[in-house]
Amino acid sequence: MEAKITAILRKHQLSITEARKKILSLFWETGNALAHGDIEQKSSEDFDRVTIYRTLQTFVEKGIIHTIPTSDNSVRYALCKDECAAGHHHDDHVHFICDDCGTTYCIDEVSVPKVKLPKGFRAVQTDLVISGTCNKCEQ
Amino acid sequence: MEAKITAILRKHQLSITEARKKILSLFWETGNALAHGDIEQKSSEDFDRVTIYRTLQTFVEKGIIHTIPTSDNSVRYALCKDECAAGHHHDDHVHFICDDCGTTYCIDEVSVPKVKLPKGFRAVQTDLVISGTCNKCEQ
DNA sequence: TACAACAATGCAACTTTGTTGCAAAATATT
DNA sequence: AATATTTTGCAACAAAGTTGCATTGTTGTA
Ligand SMILES: [Mn+2]
Ligand SMILES: [Mn+2]
Ligand SMILES: [Zn+2]
Ligand SMILES: [Zn+2]
Repeated sequence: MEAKITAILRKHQLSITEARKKILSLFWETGNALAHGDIEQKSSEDFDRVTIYRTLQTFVEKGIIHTIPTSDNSVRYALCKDECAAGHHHDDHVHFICDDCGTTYCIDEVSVPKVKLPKGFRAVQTDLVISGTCNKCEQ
Repeated sequence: MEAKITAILRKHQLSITEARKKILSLFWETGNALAHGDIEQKSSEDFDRVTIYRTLQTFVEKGIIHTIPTSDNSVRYALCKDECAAGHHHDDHVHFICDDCGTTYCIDEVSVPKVKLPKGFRAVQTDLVISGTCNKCEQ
């Protein structure tokens, strides 16, 4: 586990620090996406708020995590696939946000469909975000 | 114009006030989506910030405007189609955010494709947000 | 039109969220 | 181990969002 974490950091040419290891391991443990606030709750005793902001920003830039847009002013972050690198993300999967429990899932098995845009519009990134009830909250 | 605005408010059983008329007309004039900040800039001399927050919230609840998720912690709002009502939105079109000029478009002519989710996941709302270069910024 | 009932607004005070500069500490490099 | 580089914490700040309440504006009715 620890080895895996440090390997990822090293691969992206980041120095290995306590904050980065802890935040990265949080993503591995939960499996799902995390908002800044989630991370702050789970590590506020260990790190300053500012460090979390900077770490998330660094991880996004390096292609370790990707962002998930939301309609409630709280961007979520989730681990990228191996192929992602600095400046080149390849996370073309659907995201699901549960209205009940708030959990945000990367639905890796469903990829975002290509859509044809009107003349003159050039797409760089496409996000498909679905909200509703997740498989745990559906009884 | 003024007549159209008041008609919309009346239709949704909202009392007709200066703030609501002004904010609603801003959406009609620009045609594109607006963030809270945009509205504040264009009307801060007329209204208090709090009024803008409350007005946008009311408009969303009544089905006059809909939200557009973003990855930069600034939700955008745009006019709904006529069929939208309180609690029931029918805005199944694609949204486009220009990385150059920041303009957010409702691409009405392109509708969001249906996607099949894993067992147990029930979709209530689907948002397809594309970012890139818009037809005005593409030279 | 005038009045009463109701709803919306402004203001103040506050909380939460995000940003920046800089010195201290940690990490990497030699 | 010594030095160079990077990261972190802290403080101070700015921006964004929330809440309660008195005042003002709107609506329906007499
Ligand atoms: Mn994802
Ligand atoms: Mn729209
Ligand atoms: Zn759930
Ligand atoms: Zn543009």
